[in-house]
Amino acid sequence: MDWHMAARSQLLKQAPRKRPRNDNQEAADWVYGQISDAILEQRLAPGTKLGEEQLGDIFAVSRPVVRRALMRLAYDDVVEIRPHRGAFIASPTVEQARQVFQARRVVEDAIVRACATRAGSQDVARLRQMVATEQEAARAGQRSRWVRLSGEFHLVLADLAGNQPLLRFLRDLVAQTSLIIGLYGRGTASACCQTDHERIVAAIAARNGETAASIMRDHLSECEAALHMQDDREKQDLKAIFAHVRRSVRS
Amino acid sequence: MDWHMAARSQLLKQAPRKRPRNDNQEAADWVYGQISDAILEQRLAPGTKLGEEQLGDIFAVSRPVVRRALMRLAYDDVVEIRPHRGAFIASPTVEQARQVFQARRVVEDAIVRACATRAGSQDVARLRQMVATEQEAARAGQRSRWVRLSGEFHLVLADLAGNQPLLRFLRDLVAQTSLIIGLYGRGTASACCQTDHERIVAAIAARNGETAASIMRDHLSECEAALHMQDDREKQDLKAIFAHVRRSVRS
DNA sequence: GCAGCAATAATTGTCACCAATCCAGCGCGG
DNA sequence: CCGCGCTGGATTGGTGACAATTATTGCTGC
Repeated sequence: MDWHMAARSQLLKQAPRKRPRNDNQEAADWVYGQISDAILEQRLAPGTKLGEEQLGDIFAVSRPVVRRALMRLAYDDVVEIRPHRGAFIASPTVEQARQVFQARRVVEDAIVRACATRAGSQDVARLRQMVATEQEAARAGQRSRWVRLSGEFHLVLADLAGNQPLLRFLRDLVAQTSLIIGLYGRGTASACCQTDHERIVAAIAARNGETAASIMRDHLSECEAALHMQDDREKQDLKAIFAHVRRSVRS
Repeated sequence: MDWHMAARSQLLKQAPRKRPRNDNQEAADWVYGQISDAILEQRLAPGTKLGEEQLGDIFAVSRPVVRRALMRLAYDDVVEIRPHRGAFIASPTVEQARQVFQARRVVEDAIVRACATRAGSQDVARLRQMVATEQEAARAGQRSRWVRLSGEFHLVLADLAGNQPLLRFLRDLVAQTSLIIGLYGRGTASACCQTDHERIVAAIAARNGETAASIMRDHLSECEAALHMQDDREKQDLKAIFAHVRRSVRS
């Protein structure tokens, strides 16, 4: 329960972790963080409806608070608000998924270069510890925890780069990546590229920004290639899923 | 009044340009766009207080609508909402300004490379027309219009790159750049680097992404170097302004 | 004459009610 | 028997008013 608080840096804890007592000003940020964490841990599948009253009952907050949190999430493109329809977890299309990975390659290339220049010895130690924790979770088969730690590793790198706009941007991209993996990542997608993070940390520790950037780009491309991208979702899905029971429909 | 509608692309017009008739769902976006445009044209100076009721009277909308617009602007880091204090136009510090330019170098480097690959002949023609309009505004001394067109040129490039997350990110960065220029750009800051945009378009037309990226990086660095960065603002301002009457303060 | 304090006033933040809109079930016509 | 229009229920969106908090200003005491 407290493993992430030690790993999380100062810049990363924008969402409060424990429920504020009486201040509803921060309650919206709290709900935002809770839903965001659920998305990052893939506990919320794309397409899930997020009813306002329902969430209000769950978190024991009023509806306007839920409303503000949903608006922020919609601005991050992780939930889609359709007018008079409600809020749903976003379902990125294949094209959007490719653009997200492209943007991540651009941003994280620069991030690891900056890390190779700026990272000190204790920063490298922290990165090594994160990688160890992540591999431990992967070995233990704790999928949701591994997914969360994997994304957090990239965010810690962005934090070390020391550029706040890039960090904020990458935070949105990581959240969308979680949705993309949940949509298109079947089976072995989680087992891929296990040692890449370790190699990136090694390159950063060696102050070799070029190598680190190269590994990072390949790492993201491999993660993208490991997905089963097929854009015939949305309404083809139901027909494909229930194709084998077509015989028993009526009569 | 209609020059920007022709130049603006499909992806760029997320904010409605004319007042919606009866749908308050879009009214918040309209107020958001109005304030955003005012910031881009530097009609709103950093530190200006944005009262909710005041804005509600100006735009003839209710206060929650203004509230939503201010929240979106705060999420873009162009306005700063202090609890129970109100909303103010953000005043980026020197460190934040440097990070914004650094992020722009990272993002726009990739954007012009993509433009050099993807841009067609009519895209190049559109870029040339934008540069011509911009230079015309610069010669005519229309500062606010030139500032707006200069930022819009970069956004059109991002639109041509065809990556929606990068476009959204650059939109925020451009808005913050307007604030930074308004804060630290004295005198000749607007006259600098006039032909850079033209050279970038030429490199894109020649399909030379490497050259275009190099010019873009230098262009942004020159714009950053042309600013007079001094972080003794905020409360030093008043003391500096009234420094010459210091003799009459006390005995 | 100046520092500290308290009361006021303005502004923000929040909540409860009301209207508008969209999905589901149902009756009717073809 | 199936498709279609209609109405009912539920959920969302908006507006209004109330409570909480803070900056300002005037006052009192030293």
